[in-house]
Amino acid sequence: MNTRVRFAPSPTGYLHIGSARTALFNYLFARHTGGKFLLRIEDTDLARSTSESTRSILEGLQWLGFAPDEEIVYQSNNAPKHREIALKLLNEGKAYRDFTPKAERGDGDVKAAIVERAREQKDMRDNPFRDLSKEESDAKAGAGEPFAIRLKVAANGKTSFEDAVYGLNERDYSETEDLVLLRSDGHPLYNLAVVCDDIEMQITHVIRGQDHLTNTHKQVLIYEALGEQPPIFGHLPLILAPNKGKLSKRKHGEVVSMTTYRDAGFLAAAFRNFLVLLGWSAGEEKEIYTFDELIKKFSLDHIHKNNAVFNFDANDPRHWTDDKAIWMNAEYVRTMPIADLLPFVKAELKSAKLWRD
RNA sequence: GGCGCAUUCGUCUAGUGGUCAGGACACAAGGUUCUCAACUUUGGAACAGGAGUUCAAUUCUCCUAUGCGCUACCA
Repeated sequence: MNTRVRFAPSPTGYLHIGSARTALFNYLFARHTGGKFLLRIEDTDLARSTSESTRSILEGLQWLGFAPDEEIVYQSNNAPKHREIALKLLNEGKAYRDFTPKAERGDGDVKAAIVERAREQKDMRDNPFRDLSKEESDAKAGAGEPFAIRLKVAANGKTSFEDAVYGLNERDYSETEDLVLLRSDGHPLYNLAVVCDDIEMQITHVIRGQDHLTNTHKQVLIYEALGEQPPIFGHLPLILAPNKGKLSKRKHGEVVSMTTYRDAGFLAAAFRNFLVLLGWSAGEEKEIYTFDELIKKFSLDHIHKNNAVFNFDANDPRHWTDDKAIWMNAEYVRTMPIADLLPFVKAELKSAKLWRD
C-alpha cells in the first residue's frame, strides 16, 4: 500500500508556523515512505475563507518547497457529494433530521453557551426528533420545515483508535453528541467534509494538529457509519506562544507568518530545519540536517507529546523571533558554499537597489 | 461544568529502575579581533508537588497542581 497524506489548511489567514510544521511533517512522511503528499484547501466556512488567504498559504508552501504531488483539492467543490452522503446516511437510518431551529449565537459567548448547555443537559441522545418516524420526518421536511442532519450515535459503546503519536484513545459514546453532518442551509460541516474527502482522496495517514485529537472520535463514528476503514491518525503537539497561550495573528502579528521569514531573507532550508526540531527529534545530538537526511530519518514515533513554545520577544528587536531560528539561519548562511549563497545575496542587493547587472 | 492530553535548565530537547541528568539556542565572564559578528575557553541553569511500589525512582502507579485541547448548524 502506498501512503497518501494530505495537508489541509483552512484559508482563514496566511500560512502560520503551526500549519507550516504540519505541512513539513506530512511532506517528510510522504517522502520517507515513498508516498504522495496532497493538498486540500478546506474552504467550507464561506464566511471566513478568502482567496487572499489561499494565495498566501500557497506562497508559503512554495517558499518552503512543498509542492503537492496531485492537483489541489478545494473542499467547497465537493459540497454536493458531501450532501449526498449525508442524505444516504439519512436514508439508511444512520442519521436523522433535526428540526430544532438553529440557535443564533455571537462568536463571543460560545464557551459560555457550551458550559450553560452542559449544565442543564447531560444526555447527548436527548433530542425530540431523534426517534421521529420516517413518515413524520418526511412529512415535516416535505412541508418545507428547515432541518439539520445529525448522525445517530448509538447509546452504548465506545470509539477507539490507535494514534501514531498519542497511543490508544477511547471515548464512550455517551461523551459524544449526535453531531451535525449537514447544516439547515444545506452546507456540510467540517467533520463530514473531512471524512468524505479523506476517503475520496484515499488518504492512508492523517497527520494534523493535536487540536483535532478529540474530534477524531466523531470522525471515527462517521467512518463506521459509512462502513469505511479509518486511516491511521497521528496527532502533533501544538506550537504555543511564549506565554504558553495560543499563537495568533491578532495577538502576535507577523512573527507567526511564513511570508515574514521569506521576506526577511531567511533560507527556506534553515527554517525547515528549525521547524522540524519543534516537536520532533531523531534521538541524537545532531541538529543540523540536510533535507535528504530529514527524509531518511523522519518517523512518526519520534514525535513528542507535549507542546512546544515558539519563543520570541516582541519588545526586543534582537529577539524578534525565536533565537534558535535566527541562529539556524545564520549557521546555514555561514556554512553554505558561496556559489549557492550568491543568488540570495544578489536578490537582497537588488531589492535594496544596490545591484547593477 | 464535562471529557481528554501533557509536565526534564529561560527556550528547543536527549536520556535511564542505580548517569557527575547530556546537547543546542539564549545568557554571563575571559581570550582572539581596528570595530561588530564569527571563532574559542569557562560558568550559572532542569527532572512541577505529594504519596505508593522497590534495596533503589527523574524513569513505574495513584493523587494534586498547572497548562493546553475538545465540548458549535466554526474549522
